[in-house]
Amino acid sequence: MSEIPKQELAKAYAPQDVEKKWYSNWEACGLFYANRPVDTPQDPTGRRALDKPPFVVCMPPPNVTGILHMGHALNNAIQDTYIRYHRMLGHEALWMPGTDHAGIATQTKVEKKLKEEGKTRYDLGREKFVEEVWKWKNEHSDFIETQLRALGCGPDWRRFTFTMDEKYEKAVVEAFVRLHDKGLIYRGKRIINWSPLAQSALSDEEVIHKETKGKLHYFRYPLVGRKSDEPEFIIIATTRPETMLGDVAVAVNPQDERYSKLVGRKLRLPLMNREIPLIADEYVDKEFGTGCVKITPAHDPNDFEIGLRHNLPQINVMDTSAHINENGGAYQGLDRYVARKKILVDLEELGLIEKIEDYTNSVGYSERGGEMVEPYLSDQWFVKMKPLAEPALQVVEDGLIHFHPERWINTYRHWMTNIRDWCISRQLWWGQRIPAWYGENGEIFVGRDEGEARARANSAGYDGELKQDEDVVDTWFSSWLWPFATFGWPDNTDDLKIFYPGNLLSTAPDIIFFWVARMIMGGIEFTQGMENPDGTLREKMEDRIPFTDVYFHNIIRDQQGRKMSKSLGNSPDPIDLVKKYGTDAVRFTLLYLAPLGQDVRFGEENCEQGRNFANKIYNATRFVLMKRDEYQATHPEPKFESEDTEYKKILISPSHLQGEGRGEVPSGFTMRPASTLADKWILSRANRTAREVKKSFDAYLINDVTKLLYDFIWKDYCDWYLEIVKLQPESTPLAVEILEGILRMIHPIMPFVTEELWHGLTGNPESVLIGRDDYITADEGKIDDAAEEEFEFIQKMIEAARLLRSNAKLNPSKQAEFIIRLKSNDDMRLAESSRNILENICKASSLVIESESTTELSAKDYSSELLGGRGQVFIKQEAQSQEEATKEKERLQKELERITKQYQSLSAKLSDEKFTSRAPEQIIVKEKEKLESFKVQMEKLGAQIG
RNA sequence: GGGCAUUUAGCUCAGUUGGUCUAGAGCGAUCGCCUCACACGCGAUAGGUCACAGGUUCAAAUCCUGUAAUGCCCACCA
Repeated sequence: MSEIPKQELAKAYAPQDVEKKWYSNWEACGLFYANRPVDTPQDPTGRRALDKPPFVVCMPPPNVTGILHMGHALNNAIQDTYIRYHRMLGHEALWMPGTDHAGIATQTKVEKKLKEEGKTRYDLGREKFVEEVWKWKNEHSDFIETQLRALGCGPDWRRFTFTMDEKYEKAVVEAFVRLHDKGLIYRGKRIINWSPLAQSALSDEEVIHKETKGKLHYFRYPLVGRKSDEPEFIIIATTRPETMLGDVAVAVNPQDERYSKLVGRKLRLPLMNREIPLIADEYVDKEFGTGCVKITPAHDPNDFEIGLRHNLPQINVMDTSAHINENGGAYQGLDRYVARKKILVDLEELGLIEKIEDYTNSVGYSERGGEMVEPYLSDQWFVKMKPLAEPALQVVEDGLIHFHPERWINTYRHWMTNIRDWCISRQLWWGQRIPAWYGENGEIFVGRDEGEARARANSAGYDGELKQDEDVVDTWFSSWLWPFATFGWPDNTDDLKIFYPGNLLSTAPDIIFFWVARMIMGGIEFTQGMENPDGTLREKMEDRIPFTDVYFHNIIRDQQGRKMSKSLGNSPDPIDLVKKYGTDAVRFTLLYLAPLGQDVRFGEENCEQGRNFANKIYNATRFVLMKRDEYQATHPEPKFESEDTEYKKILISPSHLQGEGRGEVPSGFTMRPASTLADKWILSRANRTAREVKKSFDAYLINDVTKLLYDFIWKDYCDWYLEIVKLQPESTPLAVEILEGILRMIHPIMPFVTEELWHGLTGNPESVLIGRDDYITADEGKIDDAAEEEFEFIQKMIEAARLLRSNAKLNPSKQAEFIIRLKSNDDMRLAESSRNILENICKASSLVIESESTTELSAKDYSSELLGGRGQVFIKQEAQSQEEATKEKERLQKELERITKQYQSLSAKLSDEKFTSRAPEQIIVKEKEKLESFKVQMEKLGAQIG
């Protein structure tokens, strides 16, 4: 595009075509590519890549077969904004994209599909099944990418990584072997969380505890060899009756006198007719239930511990699908809940049920499948977490990694100091297979491949058959390698040298344990000894951490405050919103609504604000282009007072960036010398905004950024400055320049509309991109408090005049006579200097600016509005009806009451000796001024009311 | 049971280290305008004892304590 044909510009911004055009252009220009300096010594704008520090964001890889929801839209908008922002700051910005194979989630989906065909994964066998999953994955994986593009996201697509890629799998195996060789991975028989649905172990983090209504059952276990003075039964309480089949003891507290004499005796386990001992263990709470606990080591983690202490057998009574197994006697083959019912019936018949009470307790459910998790005894692989957690906590405590908001450090610290070993084996087929091989007698050999395992076996003196572990690793065991495995770890690649450690990780706080904490541990552990860019080896923590800043964004809820979820169907598809409102609108809205770490209630209509804002910017540009044409028509060879060559380039020579070294281009709002007060004011506001925006960006307060820009662009620039430009054509060049800066400032947030308009404004060819331009840096010298204050007083006069017009029910086009009376000569001079603006914006047929000391104006002829204590604006009234006059009087009366009240409380404060003696001087002076101003206002109002 | 948050206009939320806070914005409501960039707009108006109770201070929406409500996270009480 050479130039937007202004006349044909539609009245409203239509995003669709613009988005399509620019996204493909960005890709064609390689905008998203992050390169090593050696590969491209210069970037397309001529900047020396060698000088550019990297800025790296690793995208939390979405589930490969998933669909992006609003949370993803927000998260990716945040990341894309920061990537674009840093690219404009002159960084080599690298956004690492990819998807996660999501073991359980994906496998479950494919199994569900098979089920519809009446098949199970076992019908296919492992190899065929995994093939099916790959097929499914390939059919669905484009979807995420399409969605990200629709959101305007620009990661470096060349680097797209899938966690099951070959190179990535190599990293997973390497990590496993290294940790194992270091003694940090072990295999053990433990009680783990078993998901009967997935037929797999789960980590503690994958279990969600929910308060669940259930029953507490009291059973009678007969005492064997009972003497006459002894009770017939010991009564135990349980919430899970079916586990009694695996009971191996009953425990009481050693201090409990009720039972102390009986400890060591035998009880008869009903239904199973097994004798089990009564033991004493500190764990038992005397107060709870009957003070007697049945012990089932194979089905409860506490019982497991007790079992170890007392050397009890472990009887597993369930199979992997939570059906009773051969150890369950007559109940074999029954589902756990069916067995529960039957056991209750049978015990009832035997008269062994004491009572059943309603009971609510915390029960674990599978995060994915939603079914009740079964504590289950099995052989699994674990990672020893304590040694990994300690340094990972330290780097956060030491401030090498910053959390935003900071308070998440509490949660992090709590988890890291109470960390438990991580169960990483999953009985799934979809995932990276555990690199362990078993000998015929259960010997274990871990190796990077079968060859290495064989070699290790041989050197251990074993040369029999080797069989690889059937299990795969937890998906998160691959995810925690993401920040470096994507760069080719364990190899010492150039990418890894240059782009690690990264900078920003943005995520919802719900995966702080799953992912964030483990990435920090993984980074510290696995990049030790890798090469730094300067060839030294990574030993210092700051060279090993995966990122420096973690941004915990808010969770998006629906308008009832519920978490958005697929099952509730309350999450709008971000793509639908994009289609309806435009990408920029959705991005802006999400960021505008996203207070750091605070949940946000989101309704689709919120996007209207973003759409309207995009439209506002679009129309402001349309207007400025029009004004520029007008200006150029009357100034064919504009001569500017200073050496503002840059401005000329914008105005006259459209492609001002072509062939220029970037260093010469000033990036603040500095080029135009301001002539009028309004010019000084807008320059000051623009630079102040630029300063605050940068501050907020860098502090990861992104919704502050959006608010600053929204207010500045809409209120200051459009509502005020452009209105003034209509009256001061000589300000047109500055208006153009400010607008150009505005587009650059908001570009990271609203990339499409700004790119389109920037090209219209500058006439740059399509290959010259705003996203490669410099970000606006504030020129502090242009921040002018005095000018801002003066202009604000002009605004106040205008607002007062508007109010008077509105009260007088004047048609906006109708002119009126105004008198402005001011107390100080300075203010009079100020008003006089802005006479043109005042007259025109107020639509004054005449405007008198005079001193207050002039004779009173009759309230009959004029109504007025106060300017604080600095003066008064009068409007000449048409003949007022009685009704109007009364209304006006009421309004003034109300105002008088309000000010009187404030006057009274303030004067009480000022006459209070405690205040005057202790408050700092400047506050007292200020308050006295305020009081004086109230007094003046009261007098004026009194006079007006009559 | 422990921890972390939240409670400000009808709704959704801002309000940095206590004093320009005489508490703001967007939406909604009301009134007036198709003013030659924008009706996805312009101008104006109404609406708040800043959850409650104490305390610190010359001064509290802001700091402290307690209470209540709501949300989230963690925790093996059968």
